[in-house]
Amino acid sequence: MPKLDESLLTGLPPFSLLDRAQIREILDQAVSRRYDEGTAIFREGHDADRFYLLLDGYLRVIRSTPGGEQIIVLHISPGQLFGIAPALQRDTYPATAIAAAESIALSWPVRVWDDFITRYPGFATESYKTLGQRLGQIQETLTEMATQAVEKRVACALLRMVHQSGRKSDKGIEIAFPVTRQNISDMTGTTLHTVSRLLSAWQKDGIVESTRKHIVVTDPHALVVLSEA
Amino acid sequence: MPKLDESLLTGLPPFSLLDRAQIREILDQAVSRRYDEGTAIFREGHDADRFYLLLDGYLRVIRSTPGGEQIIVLHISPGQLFGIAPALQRDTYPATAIAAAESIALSWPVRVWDDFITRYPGFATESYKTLGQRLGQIQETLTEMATQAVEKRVACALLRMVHQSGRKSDKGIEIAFPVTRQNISDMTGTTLHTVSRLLSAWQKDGIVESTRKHIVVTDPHALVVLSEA
DNA sequence: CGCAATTTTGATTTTGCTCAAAATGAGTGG
DNA sequence: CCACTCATTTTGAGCAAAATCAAAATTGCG
Repeated sequence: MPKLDESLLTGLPPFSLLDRAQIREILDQAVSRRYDEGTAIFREGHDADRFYLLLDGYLRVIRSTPGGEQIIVLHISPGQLFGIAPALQRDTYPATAIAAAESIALSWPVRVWDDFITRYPGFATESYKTLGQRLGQIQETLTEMATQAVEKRVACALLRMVHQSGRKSDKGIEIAFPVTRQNISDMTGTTLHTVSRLLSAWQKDGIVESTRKHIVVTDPHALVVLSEA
Repeated sequence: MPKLDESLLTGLPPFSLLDRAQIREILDQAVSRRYDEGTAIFREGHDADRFYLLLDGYLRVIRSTPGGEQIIVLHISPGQLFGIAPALQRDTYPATAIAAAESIALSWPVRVWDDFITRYPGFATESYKTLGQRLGQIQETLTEMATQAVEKRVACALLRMVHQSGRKSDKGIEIAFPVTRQNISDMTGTTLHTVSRLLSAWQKDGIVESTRKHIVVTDPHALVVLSEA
């Protein structure tokens, strides 16, 4: 394997306080791997033997029920740590991570976690900050799921994806990874049918434009209004 | 204020590895306070200036929506740390804590958190373990909310309370703190009407017995069956 | 081109909410 | 001790949102 370039980590929050030599040390212990769209990086309940950093692509973090249904708990964007079970003293992963688009991630064996925490200033702080943000996000989603009607939930889900991965296109803001109606229904606890109907209606109103697995929000403000109505 | 007795903390997970002198140190920095039923210990969005340990009673952790609705995210039992925003590098509390029954809690200023983490072996580990368990619980609730029908969600909510605080009585297992129909609907994202109807039906079937603010599960197994149906 | 995955749409059914009102119980103050 | 008030609980009726059932249409890919 070729040596990984130090610029990969420079400036990323968990490593921003470190010097070149420290980043070198960290990279030398890392394994880099590519994941095709749809591939699992790790699965719920499995042995948490590594922790990860997403370099490129997008992930879905999902949980499944005994009944075979699944829900998407959150998405991971480039630069974020994930699978950090060791930070919480867990020995199995609490959810499954799936590549939503072709992705590249670094990973380290959990046994170096404590080392990272003690040796590298800022690493612990940033990791726990990430965790705190994620806990907050999940609580937010839970509250939304418990109190809001389907239409608002779907609007919120779209807005979350836009905020996390939106990039300008000529028509509006497009979501940077493939998303199906089924995916959106897994994020919002509804059915693909209902999502399809909502998107069709919004398209007619000029709020979104979508082709298969690809969504552009043409009127974000209108969507915000819907999400708060 | 009288000195707090060392036996209060002895054996509790976050402090189980510590000797008498260390526990003394910790207690000498603590403030103990009683909270009447219904009182807020801290509120969502407020300055996270202290962290807490529940000595006695039960708490509800709630989040409110702009629309005035609220949901109960989880319950806290005696012996648990709570309000540990500093562990996640947050400077405001992400939720509100309300005494579900008369309660007593110790608290410390956040500035001693880092001290506790570095000076007292096992404290960090246990705190993060608590956090991990809580994250898992919330994910569980989210999944349930997104995929299960109201009847199952209410059955699960009852079972969770039974597991966390159940104590044997002559009739069955009783939930150790006051709970209203409204409370249960806030845990499950439904209405008090629906909860009332469910409890009435279950009472007729001999599964529960309830008076105002007080619930006894007389046939826990039947409830488990309902929660998995 | 044919296939499989995704999306759309219509019809029907069901769940659980809203609206409405009454019953019950617990605590308070006279 | 009793009357009164307020919170909690129960129950009924009607309705609406969204699920389910059922096809068909579309699209991208091999």
